[in-house]
Amino acid sequence: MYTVKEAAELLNLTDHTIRYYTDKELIPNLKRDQHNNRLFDKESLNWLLCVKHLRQCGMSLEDIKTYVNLCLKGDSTVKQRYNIMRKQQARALAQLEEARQRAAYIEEKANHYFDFIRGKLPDELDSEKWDITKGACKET
Amino acid sequence: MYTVKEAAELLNLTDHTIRYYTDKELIPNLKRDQHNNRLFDKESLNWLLCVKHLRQCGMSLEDIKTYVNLCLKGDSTVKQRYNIMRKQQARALAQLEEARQRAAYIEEKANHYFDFIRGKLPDELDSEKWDITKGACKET
DNA sequence: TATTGACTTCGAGTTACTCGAAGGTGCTAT
DNA sequence: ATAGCACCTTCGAGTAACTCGAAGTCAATA
Repeated sequence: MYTVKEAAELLNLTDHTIRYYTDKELIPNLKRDQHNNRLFDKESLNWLLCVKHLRQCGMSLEDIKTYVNLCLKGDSTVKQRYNIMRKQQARALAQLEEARQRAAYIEEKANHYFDFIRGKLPDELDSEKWDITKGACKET
Repeated sequence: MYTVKEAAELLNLTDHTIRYYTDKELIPNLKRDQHNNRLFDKESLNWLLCVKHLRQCGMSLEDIKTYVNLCLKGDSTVKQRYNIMRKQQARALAQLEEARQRAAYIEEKANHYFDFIRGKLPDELDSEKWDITKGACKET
């Protein structure tokens, strides 16, 4: 059993965010202790993880709630849930690709700055992709 | 030279968002035609791409503006820019890893639903990671 | 006993969009 | 030429998802 704070650390969310999620009833069967403090068991943590992943796919909390409710309705909704997940999978894969490009872009920039600091002149560097910062470095 | 809409398509942003960015002066040297319509040349597109990537790293627009201003200040700020980029690179790499995990998580869920629909019984499935939806499938 | 610290609820504030109204401009079709 | 259409513009209001802080409860420790 975990407190809000522990759950937050475990899942790398803020405690505010977790409370926000529970208040929106995104975590079914949330337990409380005798002082009304939220308690997260393994199942609750799994729900949190699920919400986190779906949220990061870009799903709205409203749509996530719909999904959670489908889950609670039982086996009759598996097909709907399947469709939702396949859609989110597509988004997740697109995001993965974007994340790759982003990391590559930023690495290149950082490396460029590094080279520049090490004394390479701008014209020794591959110019094409750099014309942003040509403008930038030269105070256009 | 591209219009707002074309730039939006090219970069997969909404035109609203692009106007928002330009209004916040995140795109230096933005050109206008004789009717005051925004025009994006290659450099503007590069700035947009840069803003987009940094934004997706989780940088606030305010911090991005600071970075852009550093760029405009010229070579004396390269070290600061380098530090910023290395920080963002770390975030980008963390995000990449998260994106991987997310994609894997969601794929597994989708596949599980698929198996279920194809007639596999719940108890034939690997149980451990699935206890969320055990609760879910069984209308707990 | 007093302080510390983690929890609670609640409500206001913030960021980054997101949307739509109201209006201008230019192109084409009747 | 004039009507319609598809763009663009600015501006201001609305929204989602946090994000923060105040005020209060409770239990354990010094």
